[in-house]
Amino acid sequence: MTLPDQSPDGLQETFRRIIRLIPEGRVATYGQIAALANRPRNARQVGYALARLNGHDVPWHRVVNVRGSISERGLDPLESMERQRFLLQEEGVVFDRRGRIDLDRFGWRP
DNA sequence: TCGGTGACGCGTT
DNA sequence: GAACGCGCCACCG
Repeated sequence: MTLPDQSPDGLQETFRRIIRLIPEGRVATYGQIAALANRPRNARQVGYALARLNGHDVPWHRVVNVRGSISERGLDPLESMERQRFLLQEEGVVFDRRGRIDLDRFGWRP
């Protein structure tokens, strides 16, 4: 699957559009989102776009790092990590004992 | 205009 | 397999 090179609304909007395609109960990695946007080295920009969502309706909790774990962020990393984990568990995503998701089982394969 | 800054990822140790 | 180093590059002040 390959998506628009870039939306006229900007790279951040391109990332948001792709993230909205992730189905419930599945997760995608930052690098995967970047690659789908034809920007294979822009994984950090995906994180940056998520940090600046500002009320955009995007299932941000379905984006995790390449190791299948939740990345730290914000002023209160623990609180936000717990919230993301809770939202994913509600969708049926399973975390192992060390807080990691099996990407073979729950990774999005577009 | 320009440099610091990351919700990252890969290779190496 | 974890910890570490380093390259990456759009954004924003």
